[in-house]
Amino acid sequence: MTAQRASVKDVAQLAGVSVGTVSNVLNRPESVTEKTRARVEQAMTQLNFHRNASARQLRAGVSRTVGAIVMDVGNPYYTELARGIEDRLADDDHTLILCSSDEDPQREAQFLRLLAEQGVRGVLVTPMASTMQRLGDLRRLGIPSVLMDSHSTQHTSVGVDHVSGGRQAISHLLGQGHRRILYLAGPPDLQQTRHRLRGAVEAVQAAGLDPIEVLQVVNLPNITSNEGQRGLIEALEASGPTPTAVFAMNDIVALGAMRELRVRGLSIPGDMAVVGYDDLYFAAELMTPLSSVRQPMRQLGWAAADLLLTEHPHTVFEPELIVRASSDLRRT
Amino acid sequence: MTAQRASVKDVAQLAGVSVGTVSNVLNRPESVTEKTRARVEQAMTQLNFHRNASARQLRAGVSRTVGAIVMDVGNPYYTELARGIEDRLADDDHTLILCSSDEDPQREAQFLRLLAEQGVRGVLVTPMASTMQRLGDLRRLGIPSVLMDSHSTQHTSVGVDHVSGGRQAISHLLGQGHRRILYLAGPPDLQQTRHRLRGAVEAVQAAGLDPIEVLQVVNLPNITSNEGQRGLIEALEASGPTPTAVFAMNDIVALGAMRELRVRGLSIPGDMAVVGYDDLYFAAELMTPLSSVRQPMRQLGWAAADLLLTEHPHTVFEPELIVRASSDLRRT
DNA sequence: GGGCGATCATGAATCGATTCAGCAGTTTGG
DNA sequence: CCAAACTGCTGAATCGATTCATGATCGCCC
Repeated sequence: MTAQRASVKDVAQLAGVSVGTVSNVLNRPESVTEKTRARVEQAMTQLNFHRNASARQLRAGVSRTVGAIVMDVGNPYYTELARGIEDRLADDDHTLILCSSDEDPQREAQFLRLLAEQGVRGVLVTPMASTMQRLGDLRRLGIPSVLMDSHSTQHTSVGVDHVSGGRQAISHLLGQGHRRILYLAGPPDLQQTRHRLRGAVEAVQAAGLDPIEVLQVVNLPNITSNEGQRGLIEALEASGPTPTAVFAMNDIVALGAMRELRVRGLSIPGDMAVVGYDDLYFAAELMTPLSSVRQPMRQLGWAAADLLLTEHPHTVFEPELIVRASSDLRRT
Repeated sequence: MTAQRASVKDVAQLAGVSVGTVSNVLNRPESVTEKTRARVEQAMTQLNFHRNASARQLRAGVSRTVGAIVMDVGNPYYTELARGIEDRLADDDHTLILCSSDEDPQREAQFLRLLAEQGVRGVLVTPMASTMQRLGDLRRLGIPSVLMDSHSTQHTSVGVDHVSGGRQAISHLLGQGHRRILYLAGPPDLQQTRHRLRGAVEAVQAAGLDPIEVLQVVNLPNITSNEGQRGLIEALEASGPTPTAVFAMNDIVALGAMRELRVRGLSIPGDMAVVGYDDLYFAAELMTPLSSVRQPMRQLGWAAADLLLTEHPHTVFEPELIVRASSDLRRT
């Protein structure tokens, strides 16, 4: 009951050896006699000994904890990412502090401060516009960071080729005969938003068409299902030619858009085709199965953590478009 | 560039005061002269000072970190829980270490060891059968724990009344005329599984029927969509009366079951009604909108964290059944 | 038996923030 | 004018694990 945490000193005393020996048993077991080691280990279990990570870190100067800041833990995309990270960290006996910035720079700054104080081994971030400078502060403290789902030549990063993703999605829709396509985008300062747009433009140009005429862009302040719904309403009620297809920033946004289409009694993909992004696990099970650009999320997280622990170079993954009924007339 | 982390000593030196004074500025600012404080604070920003959490913890004996172990971070149910926890912790300047046990006792033990070493302020767990003993070990180390989504008289806990949830779901299905209901359950050693079954039995008895005849239980080893599909196949291909309704352990399992129904060309709810659990955000948007028992997940997490930080008593929330087309003939 | 390595074990010093007894200097009260 | 009370600051001691120069012990060979 009363038993407070046992320290190496307690273990040493019980085993009748010095603290140095106990430490050796823990960190260099081969340098200790079989007999002494057994005695020490026995004492450790008897006292229910757990080494104190704080003291350990303080002395060692490095921690066995890694921080990750993602934009929204509520989004399965990011939790899959986290899973990948955690898998890799577990291999090296590290733990993960997972933080959700909620796309709020304030919160992000707060978390970065906390992680810096924790003296984490490194930080993995899905960056927002304002992130980069703060990472500079971290580096000055000797804390390395890796950008996830983003690409930068000045920073180690793992990413998916969003230009390719945008290109695949729009090529597909053009191939389905659509000539007016709504891009329900995220904030313009997100790299993903811009890269996918670039891919979209490329696809339109490759088809010999004019991007200005074909693409209509609505930037959503937040990447949520409600915003997706609102964005679609905005586009439908605007003057000018009505789009016949929607390319959504992600499946959640697509969910909101489809909700509105259903409210209005519009058929998918007859009246309006929809393509999402991320291919979340429920995409295939929706009222209309959703075409989506799949990203290797777990590998991405794994690679990010690996980068931190092993100092490898950049990594870029390739996304893959999964076509389903929401955008394919032949399947309806 | 070269700049390593600055310590209180560095700050003290630059500000021309003693380390004790720097510490006072940080922890008891009112006991320091305006002038000295200003000078110290200036030195701190100049050196980009961040206090070292390891040293702090080592001395203080308590940490500002809390661990949470959930059964599957891939499940939005648990991430919502995590969000609630994080919200509460942020109020008190604590951070969260989020771990996913994947329903693997081995992994859980591993995480508990790590958290113990971290000297976390406390641990929040969605417990499995084998968890309880290990929490005893923690308590002996002076680390409190709170059970989430579970109820125990011997342990602080926050939970949802799963008996009520099971009762509501089955009452609804009985009201729809179903007399043979398949319960796609989790492992029998999960409290949720058992409580919902108890609620189901109560509902059947309240209707004056025989639980043995009405309820058919299939225990799934894992609570995944694939297992849900497999469980439904198993039930359909078994001898005996075929069920006309499915009550699934959660929406993910329901997703798998509905997938199989669709494969077989069975209509929902005409041939087979489906009710899920958790009411995940996509439940309303599925091919057939899914009836589901909603739980106040974020509040649950908030309450769990609050319990840890403030030592309040138990808390039990009430779930609420949301009826949609998947189980309501009138809406089809 | 004395000398020489080799093998293990020792324990003081260290990491950085916090605490607290104690000191110098100032104010108050009789 | 001195004691007492108070203010603001000091700096050594502390938390627990790790490291490493040093010491102890043993075996081995000439």
